[in-house]
Amino acid sequence: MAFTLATWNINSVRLREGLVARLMAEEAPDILCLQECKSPVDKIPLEQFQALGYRYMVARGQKGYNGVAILSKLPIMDAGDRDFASMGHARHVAARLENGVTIHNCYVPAGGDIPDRDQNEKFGQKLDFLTEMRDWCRWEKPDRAILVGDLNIAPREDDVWSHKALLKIVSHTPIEVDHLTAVMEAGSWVDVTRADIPEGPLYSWWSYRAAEWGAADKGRRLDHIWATPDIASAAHSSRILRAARGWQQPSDHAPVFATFDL
DNA sequence: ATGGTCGTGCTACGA
Repeated sequence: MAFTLATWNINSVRLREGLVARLMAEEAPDILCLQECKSPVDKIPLEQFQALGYRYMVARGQKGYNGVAILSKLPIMDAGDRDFASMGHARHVAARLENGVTIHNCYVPAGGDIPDRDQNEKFGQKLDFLTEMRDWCRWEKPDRAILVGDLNIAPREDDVWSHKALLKIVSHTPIEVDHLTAVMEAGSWVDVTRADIPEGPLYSWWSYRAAEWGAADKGRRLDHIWATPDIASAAHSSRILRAARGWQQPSDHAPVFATFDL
């Protein structure tokens, strides 16, 4: 059984219903994981997605903020959620495929502007969220699992447009990278995108504030696809649909894809 | 060049 999976921070699924439908029609991933839906679950426009073949949805939502959804052409079962850092935010949901593979869809807090937990409570919450993800991986010992989402950290030097310029910018500070690495090690997660495409820039996010996002290309790789070692070698054909960042009224994130032959 | 742009839902806040 082979399936293609995509992850995309959509920044309002209701405003960008048409862009989700375009991705479904043109790229047709079997499973599409969305973050920042910014919608209660019952107001996600599911009927249009179902008309495009996405019959199954597992989601968590809240009004105005956060929200994660897994839309699928293949049957999926709800496999629960976690409230890392106990903020009451809809930032994680899991679904299980009929072959036993579990998909975790995550939206890690952005963390505010100042990379210091004493001056910025949001930065502390981001680190705490990652620490609780790490502890959960330690106890859960995931297998046959995929973890995707907007992890809001660009871990490697070549995951940002300038390592030096961003060392003190939230999303690329060493303490964040250390916390993300601890999650990876606790779950033995493999960075599928980097296993597939080892070198060079693979940005998935460009700020709305920067003019000429494409020409300047001051991007970051914030969106990730990980898998446990037992299934990671089945992954291939990783790519980022950069063109979606240039669609009309776009999200500031581009979708990331991988295909698994299982 | 320490600005800049979005979305939500009410004029502030989070990203």
